[in-house]
Amino acid sequence: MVLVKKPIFVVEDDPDILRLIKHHLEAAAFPVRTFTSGANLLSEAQTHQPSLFLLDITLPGETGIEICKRIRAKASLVAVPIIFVTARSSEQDRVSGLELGADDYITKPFSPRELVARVKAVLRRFERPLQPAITKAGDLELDSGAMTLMVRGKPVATTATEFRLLDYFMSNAGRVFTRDQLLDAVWRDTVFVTPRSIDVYVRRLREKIEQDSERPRYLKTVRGAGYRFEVFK
Amino acid sequence: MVLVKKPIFVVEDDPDILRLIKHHLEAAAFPVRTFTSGANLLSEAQTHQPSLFLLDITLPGETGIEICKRIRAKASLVAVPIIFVTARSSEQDRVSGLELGADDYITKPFSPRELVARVKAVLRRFERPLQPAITKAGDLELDSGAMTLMVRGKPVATTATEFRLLDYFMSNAGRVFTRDQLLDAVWRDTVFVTPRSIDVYVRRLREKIEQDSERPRYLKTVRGAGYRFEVFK
DNA sequence: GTGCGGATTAACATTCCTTTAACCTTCCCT
DNA sequence: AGGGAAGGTTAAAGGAATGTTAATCCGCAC
Repeated sequence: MVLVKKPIFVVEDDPDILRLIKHHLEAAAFPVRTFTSGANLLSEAQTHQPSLFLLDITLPGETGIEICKRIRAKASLVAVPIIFVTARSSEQDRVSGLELGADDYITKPFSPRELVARVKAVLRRFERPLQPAITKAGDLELDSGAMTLMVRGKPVATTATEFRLLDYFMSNAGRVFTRDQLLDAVWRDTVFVTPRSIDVYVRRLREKIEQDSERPRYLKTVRGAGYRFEVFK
Repeated sequence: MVLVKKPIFVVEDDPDILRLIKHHLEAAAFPVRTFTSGANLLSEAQTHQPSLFLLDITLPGETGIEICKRIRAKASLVAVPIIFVTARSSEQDRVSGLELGADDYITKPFSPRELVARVKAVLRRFERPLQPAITKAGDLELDSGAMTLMVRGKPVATTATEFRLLDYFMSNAGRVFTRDQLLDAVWRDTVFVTPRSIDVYVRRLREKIEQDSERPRYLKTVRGAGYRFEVFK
């Protein structure tokens, strides 16, 4: 099952900033298509369904806000999230941008980390309903719409973070993840969290999903690497 | 005997702050090389490939931004991440710094915790994530995403180091490696390890992958040179 | 304010790798 | 065949990685 990731469309007139944004998004494994104006943006968007628009507000000629209006007018693009990039935290821009249906905004200057974090956050919000609501593995059943977990037919309460972590493990069953990778994928701001926090969450999850948490059958430790969620037979 | 961990290059004119940064990074087990200007930074960087640059923006003479430009102009250093250290609230610095391709910035005054956290976060982003790939050779099957080994259809448990070593051998089948080459390639930013440790690992791998570990068909000894992984027919 | 639940960290316990060293075997050279 | 060098084997110590528990911090509801 090969999944071609839908690209992020970036519109920005400054070639240096454009290159910078492209570089950091690609480093975070997002495909990127760049534009210096809104000229042939819409027609491109028909062929390569974008996952997200990143629009500079202050463009020469057609502004980002005007582009946004055109995007929202297209039925096929109405559901695609939009993030505005604004020169400074001018309250005016922010208001008009958000009123127009932008989903987030980033003020320049921004760190690459912030850029990627916001992009991930917006995509996460929008991709939820597209994913199958129920993930099953062995005798576990995860309903990401209802945020409920069933273990051997019985409902088990989880906290939000426990749920996101288990969801990530189950959606990527069989793969080993390092603690740092898990922090990047599941936590919001990874910077100030010790990787060892993962251990504590793994322990709590084991107590909830394993029959014998001393001998886990789902959540395996891979010493020297991290953890792996495994479906046994 | 083995490669040393790549150092962090720190450029900062204030000797007190420089000492402070050095101290905290070293406490977090990072090797550090300090500079009070960009003078012989580049030539040093040729000899001791740095893992990361930490540049003060406001330096007397050549500024951090100018140093950054010179670093980015060097082909061998273009992929090395850069973190800027800026005085508080100097918005202008942040703009030009990030446009130039810095990967993060820290504003003074910063906590040691924040310093180390950001350094780790940037390094983590630049580490090559382990790509899920399956390597087959003879009746061996190595899944680097799941970190699992199958020998003649049966799963065989390995430690992390055993796995990395076998992975390296299988990815470079047919080539002879000296013990020192293997230590450089497979061992992590290690201290000083006797090449004879390799012998022990080769023995353990033979017990796991060979049908008759006395008469290895995969992991051949090349007397006077080292070892070679060979695929027999 | 007070109490509650979740997130995070710190401290301590435990497991099991890693590395070394000692000794044994094989190979090669003269 | 003898001797030295290189590789094989084994077990033990020491340490690094993980497990576990509890305390603390923080935001939120009452």
